[in-house]
Amino acid sequence: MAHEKNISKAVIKRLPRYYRFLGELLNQGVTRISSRLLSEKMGITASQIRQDLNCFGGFGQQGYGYNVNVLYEEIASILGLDRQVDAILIGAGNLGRAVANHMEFEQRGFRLIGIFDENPALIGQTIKGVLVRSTDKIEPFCRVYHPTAAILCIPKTVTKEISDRLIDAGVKGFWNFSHYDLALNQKERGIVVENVHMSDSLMTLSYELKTLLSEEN
Amino acid sequence: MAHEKNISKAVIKRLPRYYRFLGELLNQGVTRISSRLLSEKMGITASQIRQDLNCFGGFGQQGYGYNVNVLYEEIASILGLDRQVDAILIGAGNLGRAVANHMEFEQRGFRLIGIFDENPALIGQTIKGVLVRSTDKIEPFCRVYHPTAAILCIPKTVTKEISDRLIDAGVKGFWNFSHYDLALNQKERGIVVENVHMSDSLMTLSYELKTLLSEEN
DNA sequence: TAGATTGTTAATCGATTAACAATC
DNA sequence: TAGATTGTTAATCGATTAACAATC
Repeated sequence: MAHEKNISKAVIKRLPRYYRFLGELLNQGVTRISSRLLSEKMGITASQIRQDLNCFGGFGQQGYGYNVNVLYEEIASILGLDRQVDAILIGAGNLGRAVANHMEFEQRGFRLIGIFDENPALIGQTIKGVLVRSTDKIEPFCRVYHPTAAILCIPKTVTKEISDRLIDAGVKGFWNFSHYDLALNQKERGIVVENVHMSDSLMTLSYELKTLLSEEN
Repeated sequence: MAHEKNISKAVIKRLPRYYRFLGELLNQGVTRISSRLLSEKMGITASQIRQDLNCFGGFGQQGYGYNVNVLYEEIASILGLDRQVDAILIGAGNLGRAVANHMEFEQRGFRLIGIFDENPALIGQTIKGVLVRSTDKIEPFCRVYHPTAAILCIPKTVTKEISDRLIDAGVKGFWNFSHYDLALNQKERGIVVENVHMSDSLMTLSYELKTLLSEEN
């Protein structure tokens, strides 16, 4: 809403973090906050916060600061958390089950409407109130329910094949936990992908520990 | 090794990704690669690849390209994947079990030596060959085995308390999956933290889908 | 040697920080 | 009004890209 200048990629990447911190403040009953105070909490400069928040409309007030609730709602709206998009989960192994149970989809702009797996032992079970179906049933399911997004918790060997099938079935967005890098050039096909590489983060920790431990000598 | 100029933060953040792509090439039996070819595979410019790889020593050869295996080993060494650091997992719920089973710690610079949970139903069980102990046993365990890193798959309400106990017990690095932002200022205490906010990535996908779908009109 | 491809410098671009006038 | 704090411009910093000489 409001004026919406150009929101840079760097700002977009920070929005979820702002959203989390503002939510935390709301929980604590804080109704207004200055850029300086928020900067202390988040560990970024007040200058950057003002620059960032000003990208999408003048929600601050000189001499007062920002209204936490207004800002929170505005960021939710920019991120699209104020609507829900239908999503299906492919792969109900350890990781898939953890994601299904752990993630608050409804508060993140999604609704989990189907789960699919190859393992006969899982098919017919229910996870978070959602029936686990055979992967054979992906296409007929999509013809009826038209999910917009898919969460991939499957081995990298089958990611290419499954994602191609899903794209054919009309899926537009992927949250990909498999180790296969779903190609970025999907963008040209009108597909968006968020690859989650948990092991990248573990390797970064390894690097940081290495650096830390060698500094200590 | 070699000359090691200053490796910038931006480069460090890309190293795990380089490492994954080079590993993939090795699997395919590729022994040499040019910056141009790698740039096509990874979706970044050849210029950036040369700039990046040159930060840590002249591993390329004019007219030839890069030796995939040499580069792979070099990045592993920079990230510290060529040694193993002892780690414990706190929280053996859905997410903890998924992380324990799913993650190849040994190939990422870590060795999982202990798992802790509060749930009596889990204590005494074994996950990936590692015994689940009561969280009461964290301190005595640490006195004997001195783990360097801890993986936190626990509710955000207990993260502060547990992490303080672990720091007192000598833990230096955290891989934190709880929704609590382990403070960055830990760095001053000689502690490193990698926070994994899976929901941030889901919110980013929500934003990208919103943008994509609104463009289509 | 000729062709390929790096290493490296210089130019560009974008993001962060500093500063302060505007204004609540 | 005086004090606080934003909005916004200008300055700085760092990262990316382009270009080409060096060299395998």
